[in-house]
Amino acid sequence: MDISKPVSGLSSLIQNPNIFHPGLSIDCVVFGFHEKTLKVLLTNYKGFDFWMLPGSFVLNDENVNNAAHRILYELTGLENVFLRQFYLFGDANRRIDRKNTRDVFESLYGIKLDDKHWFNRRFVTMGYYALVDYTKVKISPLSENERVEWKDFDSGLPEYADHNTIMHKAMETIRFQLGLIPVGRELLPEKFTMSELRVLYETILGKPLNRRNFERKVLSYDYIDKLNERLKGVAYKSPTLYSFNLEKYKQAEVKGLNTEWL
Amino acid sequence: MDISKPVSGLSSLIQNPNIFHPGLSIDCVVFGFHEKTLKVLLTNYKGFDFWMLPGSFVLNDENVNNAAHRILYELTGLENVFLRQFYLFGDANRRIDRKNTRDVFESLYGIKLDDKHWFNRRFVTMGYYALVDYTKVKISPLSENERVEWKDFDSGLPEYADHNTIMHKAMETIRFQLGLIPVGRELLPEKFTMSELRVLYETILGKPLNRRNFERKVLSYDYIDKLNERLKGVAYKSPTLYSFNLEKYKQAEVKGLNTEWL
DNA sequence: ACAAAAGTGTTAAATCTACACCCATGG
DNA sequence: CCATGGGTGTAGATTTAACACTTTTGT
Repeated sequence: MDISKPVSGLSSLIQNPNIFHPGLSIDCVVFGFHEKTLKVLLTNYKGFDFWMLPGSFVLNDENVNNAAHRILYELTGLENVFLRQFYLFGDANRRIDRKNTRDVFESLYGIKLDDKHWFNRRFVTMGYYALVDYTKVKISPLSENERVEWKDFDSGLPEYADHNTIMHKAMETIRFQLGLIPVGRELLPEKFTMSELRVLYETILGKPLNRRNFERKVLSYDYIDKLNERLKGVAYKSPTLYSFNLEKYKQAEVKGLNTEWL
Repeated sequence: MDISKPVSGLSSLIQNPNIFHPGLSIDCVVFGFHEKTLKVLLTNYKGFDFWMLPGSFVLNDENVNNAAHRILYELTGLENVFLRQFYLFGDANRRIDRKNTRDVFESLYGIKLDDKHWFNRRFVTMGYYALVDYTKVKISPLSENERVEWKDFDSGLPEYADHNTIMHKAMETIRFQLGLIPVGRELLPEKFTMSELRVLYETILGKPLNRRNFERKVLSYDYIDKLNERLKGVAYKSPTLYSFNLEKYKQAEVKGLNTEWL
């Protein structure tokens, strides 16, 4: 990636808004999985108590998908992240959260935002969801005035504009596409146990799955390797570790994964 | 719908471009099914030989999804069409097809389009696909300078900008989601035969399906009613007609349709 | 009577479901 | 030696897949 420093922070926007696409923004729902819970990366402004989805505007000469990757990279240090468009939020009256943004501008930058400011124009926003390996993320805020944190998905959370709606729509999409995306490969570390994989699916589906049958089914797809290695330090029988076999996964993907409807 | 007359034609754009969103357009891939073939609605300008996907710009005070419905309505007279976003085409250099558009403008409107014209700015386009009942469509062009026709999906077709890519991506999406969307209900007329339904699936999947097993599976979902009626005038045993039962379909939808992965 | 496609039954194989039971580990 | 999950087998029910045979219709 050809990015040296963040261009998405507020300061950059204030200085030269005209380098950005005039009516399109991006919001990312970054999912992680840690200690049996789904996490989401959220940001907020120092001194304020509302949380937001990490997002940004799109540069005039920037491909929209690249913009999303750029944000992800600036935010987590990760490249080649599993990142998908899921919905364009295009309400006629959708825009930056007026009240919150005005407060932040005044407080942090000493700038008064009147209603005709570039910032207050209509923006449609492209929603992206990302699946990342929690253990590999190195959080770094997009600007000196922001914080970034992992938050539990189940806790209400973002109160900025329509970000809560966006986040839940992302979740809905993932649940919907569960048979078609490599959730496990993207959200778990290289090596993982069958239980971890199963709990991940249980969490996303919101229902318990039969341990025995889950294992059988998942292994039948034949793109997961059983390793000659076990997890140590647990207070019971140490479980076998598994890992995704990319080669085999690609083959299965071509054959249609779970698309085998008829 | 609160629309009286088309606002998407070129003339409207030329007169007052500033009522539109400055960098977002919409392109629709409208699918129909007729005589065992998948059809797509395409438009072209009188006197020119390239075809395009029907599309439009989004009004400043218009929800993006509504804009898509508006186009569909203006084009086909249909409301409440099954219409879904499928991809945002966001290349940095994506815009109106310069050459073709310039020619059309000069020839039909006597206007010279220089490179700095509003029209030549960067536009990202939201791709929508629609599934419509071929027999219900009443084609009406968006402007007096356009023609609209049903074209076979398999024939190369649109040669305007990236419209061919868009069309094929739409198809890919439908194939991908085949187990999750009511293709049959949307693309077939009220009453249809089992063969029609099967051929539809075969067409989309591009492979033959076992007649007996297809019927059994489809009926097992239990949202299709067998009617006391047969198709007449065929040169062989007249087939039973079926129709979708919306009530039952909704129930099945809630239960998860084909999402029953684990 | 024939061709063409509809309508239906059957059987073997594959998969799903729901348990049950033993195993290994740290405390 | 116990509690806690891991690992594996199995029997019965259900679903799939592949055929085959019969029926109906217009020509």
